[in-house]
Amino acid sequence: MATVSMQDIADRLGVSKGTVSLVLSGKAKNKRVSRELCEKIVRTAKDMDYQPNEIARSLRTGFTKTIGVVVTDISNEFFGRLAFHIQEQAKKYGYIVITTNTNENLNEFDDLITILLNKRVDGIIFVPVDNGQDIALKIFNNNIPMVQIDRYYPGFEANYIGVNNYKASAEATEALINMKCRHIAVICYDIHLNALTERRNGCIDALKRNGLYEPGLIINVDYEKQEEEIEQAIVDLKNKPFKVDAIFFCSRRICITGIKYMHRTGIKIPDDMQVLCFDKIESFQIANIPIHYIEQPIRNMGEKAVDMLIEQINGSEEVCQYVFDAAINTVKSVRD
Amino acid sequence: MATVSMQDIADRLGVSKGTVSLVLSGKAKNKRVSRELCEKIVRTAKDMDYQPNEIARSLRTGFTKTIGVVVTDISNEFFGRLAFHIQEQAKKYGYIVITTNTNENLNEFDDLITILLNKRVDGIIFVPVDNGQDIALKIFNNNIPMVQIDRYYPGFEANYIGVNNYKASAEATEALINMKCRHIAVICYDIHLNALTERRNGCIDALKRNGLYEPGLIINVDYEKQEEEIEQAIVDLKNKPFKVDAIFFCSRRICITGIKYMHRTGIKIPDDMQVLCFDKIESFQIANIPIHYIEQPIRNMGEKAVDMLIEQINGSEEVCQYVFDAAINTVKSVRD
DNA sequence: ATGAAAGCGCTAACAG
DNA sequence: CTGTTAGCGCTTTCAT
Repeated sequence: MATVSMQDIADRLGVSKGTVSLVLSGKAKNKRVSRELCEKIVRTAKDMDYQPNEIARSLRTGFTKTIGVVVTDISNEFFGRLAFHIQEQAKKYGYIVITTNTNENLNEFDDLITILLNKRVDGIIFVPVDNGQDIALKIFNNNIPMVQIDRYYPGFEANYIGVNNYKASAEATEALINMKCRHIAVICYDIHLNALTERRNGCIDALKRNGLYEPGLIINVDYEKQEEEIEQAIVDLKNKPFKVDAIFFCSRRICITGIKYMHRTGIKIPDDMQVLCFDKIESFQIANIPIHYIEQPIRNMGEKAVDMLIEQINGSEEVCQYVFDAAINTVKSVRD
Repeated sequence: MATVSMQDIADRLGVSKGTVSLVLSGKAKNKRVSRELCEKIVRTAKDMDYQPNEIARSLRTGFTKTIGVVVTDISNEFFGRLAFHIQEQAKKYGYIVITTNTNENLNEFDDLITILLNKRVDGIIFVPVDNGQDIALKIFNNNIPMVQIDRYYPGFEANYIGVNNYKASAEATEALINMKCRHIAVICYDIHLNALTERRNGCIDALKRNGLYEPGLIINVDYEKQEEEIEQAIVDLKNKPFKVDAIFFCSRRICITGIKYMHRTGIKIPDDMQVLCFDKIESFQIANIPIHYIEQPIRNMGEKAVDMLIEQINGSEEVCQYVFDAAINTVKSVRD
């Protein structure tokens, strides 16, 4: 079952492998190869079950038809859906995707980018990691097209796909205020990248505009120690001398953990506190409680990121920042 | 910013690229290259910011240090977690992962396997698609190591990692019966692969043993049309002339959709009907209802699949089928 | 219309 | 100890 090469089929037919290549890669339509030889080559290739060696082709052409995707954690529903749509869209263009996870870790980010670069991917779509600007610069220095997704490095001249975090957060906060919430808490990751800071600030500014801002209710947790820190935060909020009316969880994982501890500490949703989550969770559908959430157009984001990247791979030079609007929704409990 | 090759650094130092290769790939420790030349080469490589071209290396060595992973749908929490653990484990061995989705579609499965084979991946971990045995055979014919995960093709001599679906389903059903459930329904995909048939049969056999089997309560839905068919199933179950005590949802997606429609049709969980789900859902934690679920050791499965694959890549010939036990659990509502 | 040959960047014999 | 050389399988230019 030795793998058959173009040379093998050329030998069998007594022609040169150059001709075989021409025919098999579809470049013979310039009528430069006779119709019958064409057919004979194609038939023989099929007979011998020829499978092109993409590695050799890549070495020769300089293109791998592969894109690298670097997310935080593919098992996270948000990134899983994003990766799915990126993969499906890439498929349409004939590209394949190498997916990797940083776990928000700078060293992993560095390693992964180096590996992808050495594998000579044609482009990279990545979720920036805090303080990783120099690493992203390596991609730029290698002249590899890239698009930042979900977050961006300020002052870094590169493509970006994201949502209007600030606006969505501010509007959702206003909505809570309209529902008579007066003491609103925020739980967010201690990450200094726009996606998170904008969510935090959108909320804070809305609170300030309404004279409701209380610094003590803005809580930042460490990504690595989120479980314990969120638990602590929930307990603290419950024990405030005043009633906290709502909590804004800045990401889906924070929200799931947060709600879990709200249940454990006996906080009733929504009677004791309301919940606002940045990101829709598929199984909100099964939760029997009303939850307000901000929904990002994940599919559009993923597809657009690929479109943008492919354009650059095909030579486009223009850098663009594409910001989608997020939607504000509420899942109702069956009691309503 | 032209990319620098071994030749470039050889030229700069006036040595041959063969020596450079020897040093840079760490094979100079046989003391065959002088200590000082070694250091000079390493230093120069760093100075010139040399990055090895893995494509060229792959062409020459025949190894790509890449494994292909074919799942149903990466945005599905189960496969997302599985892919995550596969990727993290592969990372430990220095392998990178190309992830792709079949969406349970045979043609897509075929295309993806062909692409992975042409990309010369060193091994493939895949979730079998119904009727895709001939496609899996292609991998075998190319002498590429593989491991089937989650499901297997009967009679196909290949590695397999999965869980004891039959046993877990039977035991969970017995547990429902012990809770006085008398009319138990099953909603499952109409897929003829072990993972699904075993779940269905485990439940059916447990019911038979207890004289509770009713064929009319075993419902199979089409993957493509699951949304509508599950809705219909829930309505039908509600309208049975007797009270259905529990529903066994054979997969997480079916369960989420099912519970959604239970809410919509006003079925109270657990008072009207109990719910048993094959697979744990992260956000069961936020659902304020008691749900019984079967939890697969996803991390162990993913890691073991990689271990097994790497062993084969490294020359092992033995085929093995590794079956984990799944755990049976219950999330309680805060009311309990 | 087809063949011959160079070369992508690397590794691995084999020389010296 | 280090250099030379021959490919890996493919594309592509240049001859014929």
